[in-house]
Amino acid sequence: MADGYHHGNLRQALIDAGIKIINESGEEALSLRKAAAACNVSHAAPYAHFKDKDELLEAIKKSVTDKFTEDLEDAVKNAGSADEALIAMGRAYISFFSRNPDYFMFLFGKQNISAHLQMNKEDKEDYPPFLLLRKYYKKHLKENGIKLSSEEQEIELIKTWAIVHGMASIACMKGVNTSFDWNEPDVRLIT
Amino acid sequence: MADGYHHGNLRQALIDAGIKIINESGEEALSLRKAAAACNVSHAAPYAHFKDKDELLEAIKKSVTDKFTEDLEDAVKNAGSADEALIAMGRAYISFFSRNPDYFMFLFGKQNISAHLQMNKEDKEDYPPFLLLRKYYKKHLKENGIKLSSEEQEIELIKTWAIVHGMASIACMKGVNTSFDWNEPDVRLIT
DNA sequence: CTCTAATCTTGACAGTGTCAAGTTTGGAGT
DNA sequence: ACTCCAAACTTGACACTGTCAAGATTAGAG
Repeated sequence: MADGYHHGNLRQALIDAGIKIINESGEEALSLRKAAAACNVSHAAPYAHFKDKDELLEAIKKSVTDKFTEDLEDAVKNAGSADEALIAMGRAYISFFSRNPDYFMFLFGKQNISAHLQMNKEDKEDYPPFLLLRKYYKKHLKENGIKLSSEEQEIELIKTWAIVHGMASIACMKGVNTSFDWNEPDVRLIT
Repeated sequence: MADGYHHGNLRQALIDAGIKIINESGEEALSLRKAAAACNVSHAAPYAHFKDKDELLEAIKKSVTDKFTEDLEDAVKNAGSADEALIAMGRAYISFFSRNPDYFMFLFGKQNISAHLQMNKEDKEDYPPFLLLRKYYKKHLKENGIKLSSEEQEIELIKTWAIVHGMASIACMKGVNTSFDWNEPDVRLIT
C-alpha cells in the first residue's frame, strides 16, 4: 500500500517532508519537487493534493500553528491563577519562537496570517493563540475584580499581545543581541 | 553615458528598480533578470555590482531602512519633551509599516537583520531605529528624574521596543482585524 | 595614444512551478 | 466476478529563475 503506484497518504507525507526540509534547510530550500522526491513520487504528483505550492505552504503553516497552540495550552495547564497563566503563556510564546526562529518568519512573514486559518472576515480574531490570550485575560479581569470598558479591554488585550509578540520578534533577530535568555524569558519582560 | 555600452550608474538603478518592483508586486516578484531588464541591461549585468541576489536584496533593505529611520527622525523633530518624542516615534514606527506592510516582511522576515546593517558582533545594538529609541529613552529618564539600574533600563528599553514593534507586526497582519486605525495609532496603545 | 580593468553581453546549465496528456489502480455498482 | 470510472500518479514539456564562463566593449589612468 505504501510502495505501489498509489502512495496511500501522500498529502500528509508531503506536509511532513515539507516541515522536515524547512527545519533542516530553511523555507527557501523547500520546493515542490524536493518534497515530492522525499516521498518517492514524481515531480507533479503533489498537484493531485495541492492546487499550488502556496496551498502546501498553507497546510504546513496550519500544522506548525497547531503545534504552537499546543505549547501554549500546555503552559497554561499547570497555572494556579489567571495571572500565572498569562505569564506562563507569554513565556511559552517567546520560548517557542526562540527555539524555532525559522518558524516566526514562516508563520508571520510573507503571506497574510488569515490564509492558513480559514478566517472569515466577519469573525475577526479566531487566531487560536489570540483566543487563548483573550480567554485568560478575561479570567484575569474577573479574578482581580477589574472593570474595564470593552474598548479599554481591547486596547489592553492588543498591548499584551503586542509586547509578547514583539519580544518573540526581537528574540528572532539574530543580529540584535540583547543578552537575554529568550529560552527562559525573564518574567519582568512580560509583566 | 546613459545609453551606451556602459550604463553609468547601474548599481543604484538596480536598487531603485528593485524597490519599485517590490512596491508594485511584492518581494516574490523581484528577480535579478527583471531588475536588469528594467534597467535595459542584459540578464547577467547585475553580477558586476552584486555578488548575489542576496547582496542586491541587502542593498535594498539598507535603502528602505534609511527611509524608515528618516521618518522616525522627522517625527521626533517637533517634539517638545522626550516623552512626547517617544510617543511620536512609536506612532511613526507603527504608521510606517501600516502604510507599507510589505516592508515589514521584507525588513524583518527571512534574513537576519544584521546582514544589511554590517553589524559587528561586539557592538550589538547599532540598529539605527533602536539607537534613536535609546537616545530618547535616556533623555526621558533624565527629564523625569528617574533612576534605574542599567539592567533595569535594558529591560524597560526592550519592553518599549517590543510593544511598538509588536503593534507594527500586528498592524501588518491583514487577517487579524483589530478595528484600530494603525495609520494614526491610538496614543493609549503605546503609553 | 595605449592598454588595463571594470563593465556589460552572450550562451549555457541546473533547478524551479505549472500544465497537458497519458497510465495505473482502488473500489463502487452491476 | 466483472466492468469501468474517477482519483492518484507519471512523463514530458514550457517558461522562468540564479549563476557561471567566455568573450566584447569602453572609460580612464598612465
